[in-house]
Amino acid sequence: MSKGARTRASILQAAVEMACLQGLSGVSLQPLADRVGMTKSGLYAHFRSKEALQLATLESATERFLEAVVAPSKGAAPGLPRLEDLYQRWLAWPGNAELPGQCPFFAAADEFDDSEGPVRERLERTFREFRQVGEQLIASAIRHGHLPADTDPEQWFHELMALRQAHHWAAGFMRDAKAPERSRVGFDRLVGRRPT
Amino acid sequence: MSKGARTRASILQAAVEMACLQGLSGVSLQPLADRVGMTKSGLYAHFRSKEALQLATLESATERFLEAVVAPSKGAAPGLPRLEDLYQRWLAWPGNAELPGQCPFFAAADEFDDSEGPVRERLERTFREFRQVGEQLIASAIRHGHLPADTDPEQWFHELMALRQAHHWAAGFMRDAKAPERSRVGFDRLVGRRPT
DNA sequence: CAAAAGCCCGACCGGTCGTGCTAAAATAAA
DNA sequence: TTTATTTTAGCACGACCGGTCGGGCTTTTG
Repeated sequence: MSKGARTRASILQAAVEMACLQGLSGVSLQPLADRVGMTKSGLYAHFRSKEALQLATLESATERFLEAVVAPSKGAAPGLPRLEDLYQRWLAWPGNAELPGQCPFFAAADEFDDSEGPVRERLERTFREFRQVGEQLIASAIRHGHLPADTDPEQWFHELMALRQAHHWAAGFMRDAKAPERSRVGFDRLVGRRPT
Repeated sequence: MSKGARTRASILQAAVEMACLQGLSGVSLQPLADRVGMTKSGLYAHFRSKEALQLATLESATERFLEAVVAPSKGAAPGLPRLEDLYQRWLAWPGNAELPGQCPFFAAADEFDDSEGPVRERLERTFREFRQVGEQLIASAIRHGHLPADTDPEQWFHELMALRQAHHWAAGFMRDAKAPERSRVGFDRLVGRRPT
């Protein structure tokens, strides 16, 4: 790994951390440069524009998400167990990828919902690809008989997304200590388990 | 209504609109002044700081929310009908208050989840007060026998909030035309209605 | 109808933003 | 070791940010 590639990686590491803490728009050049110990112009040797940096940051965050959430869940048993495993890892993200703060994708979605351009498109693609992963797991759980046969995967995933977003809000903004409990009970309701 | 009060009202009108479109932090002084046809310093005759403006904007948005969502729902029959009425108006907000864009509270929650200070506290209070309203309606629906007796109002409201947030994301960022349908079906599942 | 009060403007401050340039230093290739 | 290339520092730009001040202007009041 050459010097340049190492520097680039350390820049992206810091950028993703900042995106988790302050949102994607909060990754401004001066603080980022300070954090990795260089100057703003040094960053421009690696990213020719702010937009290119944002795209690379999203890309890097997506890779880490796949590593920390999607990939490990393949170790669980097919069907509902794998789905629940994914959900648990998703809830614990980005903490379980050794990243601080909250999920950067949700924060970015709010910042870019009006704007147009490549960054928005990249982010939307990330969401759509993950939705596809989720819906396939749901379909698999149906085939295994773990969920009712008339379950609508799209609707089901929408409600799973709803629970994850409520967790983001409850744990992030409201600082509600009961957020994990709420998320767990919500999942149980979704799969039809009676409340305990 | 004096001149000053009219100007102040028109400023807040524009500020709330901008907050719906670009978030509370997106309400910067120059564009806001342009929008109401004044200069930045003119704004300072009414609000002595950016923070005071943000607080007043939040206050104004809260008033409009109470007028457009909470108050009219009291016309519906007590219990579940009233709860469902509130939910429907909540989904349609801020459109049914003649405001553009998306719910300003959700957007602001993402912007202020790290920060401290009066703005964050005011926003958190708004959420908590509305949660209380919601939980009381849920408790009323339980008493009317519209919901199971062992229903947990706090958990139930959390899941209602989850659906509303997913609607925010699906309709706002993902631009999914099926968002209203998803929200409706989600509510039906929450109240225990079989999918149609 | 005049005086007091409130309102609003234009100019301006220090600071930070993203974006460039040039030149020197560090690295890789010959 | 010399050459070629990449990587970084230093610096400056224009635009925008929130905020300030003094003086005109208009509305309200007595």
